[in-house]
Amino acid sequence: MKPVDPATNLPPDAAPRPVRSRDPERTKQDILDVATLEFAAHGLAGGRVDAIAAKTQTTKRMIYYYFESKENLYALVLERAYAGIRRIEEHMDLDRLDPETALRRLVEFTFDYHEAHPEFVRLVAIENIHNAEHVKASLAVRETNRPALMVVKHLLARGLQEGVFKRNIDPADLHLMISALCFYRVSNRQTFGTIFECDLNDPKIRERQRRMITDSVALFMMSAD
Amino acid sequence: MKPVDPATNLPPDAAPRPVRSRDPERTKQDILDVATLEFAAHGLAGGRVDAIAAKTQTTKRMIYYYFESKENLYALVLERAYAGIRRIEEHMDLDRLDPETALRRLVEFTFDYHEAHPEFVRLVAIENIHNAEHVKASLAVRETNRPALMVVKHLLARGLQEGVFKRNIDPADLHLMISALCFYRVSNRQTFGTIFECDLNDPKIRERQRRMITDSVALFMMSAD
Amino acid sequence: MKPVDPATNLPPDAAPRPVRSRDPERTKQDILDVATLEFAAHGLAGGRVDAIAAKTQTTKRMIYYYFESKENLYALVLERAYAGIRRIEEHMDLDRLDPETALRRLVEFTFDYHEAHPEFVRLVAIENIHNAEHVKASLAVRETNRPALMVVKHLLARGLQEGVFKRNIDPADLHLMISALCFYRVSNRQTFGTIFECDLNDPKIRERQRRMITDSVALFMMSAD
Amino acid sequence: MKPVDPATNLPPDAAPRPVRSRDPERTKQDILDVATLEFAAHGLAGGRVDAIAAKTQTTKRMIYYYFESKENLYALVLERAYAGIRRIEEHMDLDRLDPETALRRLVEFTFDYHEAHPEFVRLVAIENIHNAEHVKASLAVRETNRPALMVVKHLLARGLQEGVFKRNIDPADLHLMISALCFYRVSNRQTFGTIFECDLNDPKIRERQRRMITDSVALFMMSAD
DNA sequence: AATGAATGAGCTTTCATTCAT
DNA sequence: AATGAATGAAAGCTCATTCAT
Repeated sequence: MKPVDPATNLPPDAAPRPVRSRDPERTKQDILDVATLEFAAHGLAGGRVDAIAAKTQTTKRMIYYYFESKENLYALVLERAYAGIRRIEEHMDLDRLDPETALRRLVEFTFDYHEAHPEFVRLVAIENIHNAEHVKASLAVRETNRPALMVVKHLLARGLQEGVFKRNIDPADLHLMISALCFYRVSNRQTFGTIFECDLNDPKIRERQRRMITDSVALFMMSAD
Repeated sequence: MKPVDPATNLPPDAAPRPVRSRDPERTKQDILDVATLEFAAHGLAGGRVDAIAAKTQTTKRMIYYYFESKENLYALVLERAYAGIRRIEEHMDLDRLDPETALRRLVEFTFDYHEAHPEFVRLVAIENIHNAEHVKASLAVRETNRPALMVVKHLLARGLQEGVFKRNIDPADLHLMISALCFYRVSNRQTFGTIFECDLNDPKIRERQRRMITDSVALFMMSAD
Repeated sequence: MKPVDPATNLPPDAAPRPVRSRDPERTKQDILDVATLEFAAHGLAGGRVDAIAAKTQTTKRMIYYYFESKENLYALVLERAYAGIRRIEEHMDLDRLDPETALRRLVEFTFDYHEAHPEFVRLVAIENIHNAEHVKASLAVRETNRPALMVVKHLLARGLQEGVFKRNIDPADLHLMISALCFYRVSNRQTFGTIFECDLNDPKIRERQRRMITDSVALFMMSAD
Repeated sequence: MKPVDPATNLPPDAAPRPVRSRDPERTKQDILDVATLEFAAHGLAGGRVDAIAAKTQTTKRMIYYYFESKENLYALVLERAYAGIRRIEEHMDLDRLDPETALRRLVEFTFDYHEAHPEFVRLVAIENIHNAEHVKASLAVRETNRPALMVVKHLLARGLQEGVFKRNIDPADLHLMISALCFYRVSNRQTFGTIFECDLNDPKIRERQRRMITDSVALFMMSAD
C-alpha cells in the first residue's frame, strides 16, 4: 500500500495529473509551440516526445492523438516556422519605396527576422540535415514560400526598369545572397563565435554587420557587371 | 540449436565477425572515416554506433575501446573536419598575388572547398545545433582555426596599405561574409532548391553563383564606404 | 490549421465519419458480422476494435455502446457462430432416412459445414486457446448445442435397434469422431498443407477425403467390436 | 533519497536483480521453455514478453538480445515443438512389428503424444490462426516433419504388400485421419467438454476413446473399399 | 439513445554502454 | 591490448476504454 497525497489521491512521485484543457485547438497550438522549441533545440532525432509532453499540459498520448507521430509533429512544426517568415515578408509593401530603399528594407527585414527567430533558423538547418525530405513532402511549405521569390522578382524588375539596378540577375540568386548572409550569422553563430572569438550577440557587432550586409547587397545590385 | 538471426547466425547486436586488423592506427582512421559519413548524414543524435560498426571492419566494442563514447568520437570527427579546410587554406600562398586577385582566390577557394566537402558543411551545421559545445571544449579546433583569421587579417592589411581595399573592416566580418555565402549554398541546398525550384547542383548555376559571390565580395572591399 | 492525418483530415483515432444508420439492430448485426471476420482472422487478443470500427459504418464508440467491451463482443460473435451450425443441423431430418444413410448424411453435412465455414472453425479454435471460458460463461452456447448430441443419440439408438449399427458407443464419442475428422481438416489446413505439401483446398482431394471420412465412420459403426 | 534494502542495496520495490547466469545456452533454453508455455497459453498476440521475462531468470532485454523479436522467439518455440514429436516418432521402430500392430502402435503413440503435450497442440492451433506463416517461413519445421510422412508411407506399402491393408490410400490422408482424431481431442477439449458435458481428462474416457480411435483406423485400413 | 473527444496503461523495441576476462 | 557477451534505461507507439455531454 503506497502512501498517497491526501490532496490529489496520488502517490507523491506521480506526475501531476494533466488538467483537461477543454480547448483542443489551444492544446494543439501549445504542443506545437513546445515542439518547436524541442526540435529546434535538439533536432528531430534528438528531440524527445517525452520532453515535449512534460513541458505541455498534456500527455505523450495526446501528442500522438493529435499528431500521429513524432515525424508528423516535426513536419507541422516546420510548416508553421516557414509560414511565420513569409507571412510578414508579404506585408512589407516594398512597392511604395524606391528600389534601392526597398532592397535595403528587404535585406534589413530578412536580417532582423533571422536574428529574432533563431528557432526558425535552427529548424531549417535541421531540415537540411534530413535532406529536406519533409519540405519535399509538404505542399504547404512549398506554397507558403512561393510568393517570397515573387517579391524579389518584382523588386528586381522595377529596379532594372528604373535604371537603379544595374545587374539583371536571377531572382533566386539575389534571394540566395540575402538569405545566406542573414542565415549564416544565426545558424553558425556558435561555432563562428567560438572559433573566431567574437560575440555575434553583441548589439554593436550586430549593427555593424547588419550595415555591412545591407551595403554589400545594395552595392552589388547598383554597380555594373 | 542456433537461435537468433537466420541470416547471419549471430546474436542480433553482434557485428559481422571482424578481421583482426592488427593495425590500431589504421583501424582508428577507418572508424573516423565511417563515423564522419554517419554523423554528417544523420547528426549526432541520429547517427548510430551500430551503423558505424557495421560499415567498419571492427566491432562496436572496438569503437568504445578506441574512442570511449559516441560523443567523443563525434568530437574527433569534427576536429578532423576542421583540420581539413584549414590545412589547405594555409597553403594558398596569397601573398604572392596582388590583393584583389588574392581576395578573389580566397573566395573561390572557400567556395570550392565547401562545394567539394558537403560533409564538412553538414558537420558544422550539426555542431551548431549542439550549440558548438564540442568546439568550445576542443582546444584543437580552436587552434586549428586561428590561422584562418590571420590569413584574412593579413590580406586585409595589405590591401588597405596598397590602397586597393577601401574599407577598414573587421577581419572576422569579412570572413563571415565569405563563409556565409559559400556555406549556405551547400548547407541549405536541399530546402532552398526544393522551395525555389532551382537545382543548386547544376554546374551552370554553380558557376554563375561562384562568380556572383566572388564579385560581390571584391566589389564590396574595393568600393568606398 | 488542420494538424493530423493529411489523408483524412481527422485525428488519427477517429473513424471515418459514419452515416447515422438510425437502425440500431442493423448496426449491431453489421458490427457482429465484421467482428466475426476480425476475430476469426486474428484471434481475440489479435483482433482490433479499431479495425472492426473501420470496416463498419460505425465508430469505435458505438461498438462499446452496443457491446460494452471487446470481450463481450467476442462472446456474442462466438454465440452466433455456434448458432449457425446447430440451426442447420437440427433441420436435417435424419429420421426419414435409414440409419446408415442418415449417419453418412450427418458426416457429410458436418464435413460440408466446416468446409463452408472456416471462420466458425477458427473461432472455435480460438475459443479453445482461451480455455473455452466464454463458452463456459454462456448459457446460450450450451443450450444451442445441446440438441446436437440428441440428434446423434437418437440416430445411434435407432441404428442399434434396427441392428444396423453394431457398436453401443457413447453418443459424445461418435460426435467427437465425426467432428475431429471434419474440424481438423479446416483448422489445421494451413500447417498440414504446408508441411506435407498437399493442398487441402483442391476439390479432388476434398472429395476423396470426404469419402474417406464418411466411409471410416460408417464402417466403424457397422462393424462389430 | 529513497530507502534501500541493506541486503541488496536496491529500493524495496525494485524487481530482483537477475543473476548473471553465465550459461547463455541454458538461458536461451530457459527462455524458450517459458516462452513455450506463454505462447501456448495466450497465443502470439496475447503472449507478453514481459511475462516471459518475469518467469525467467533474465530480463526482457535479454530476450531481445537472444531472439531479436517476439515473433522470432515464437517461431523458434514452434520449431522446437515440432521437433519434439517428430524426434520420438522416428524412433518407434515400426518395422519390427507386423503392419496391423505397427499401425495400432502408431495411432497410440500419436494419441499419447498429443495427450501428453497439450502445449504442442495449442501452439499448432495458434500457428493455424496465423495462417501457418511461420511454418511456411521455416525450412526447419518443414524438414523436421518430412520423415513423418515417410513412416506412414513405408508402413502403408508394407501392409499392402503383405495383404494386411486393403486400401491403397494416400499416406497424407492416413496421416490426416490419425492426426485429426488425436489432435482434436486435445485442441477442442475445452469447448467440447463444456458443451457436451463430458470430461475428456477422465482417464476412463480417455482409454475408451484411445481404443475407439485405434480401432477405427485399423478397421478402416483392413477392410476393403 | 447516442457520440466526439480524450486517455491510462502498457507494449515491443532500440541504443549507447559496461561487464568480465 | 583487445573483445564477446550482456544490459539499463528509455524511446516511440498502440490499444481498449472512459469522459462528458
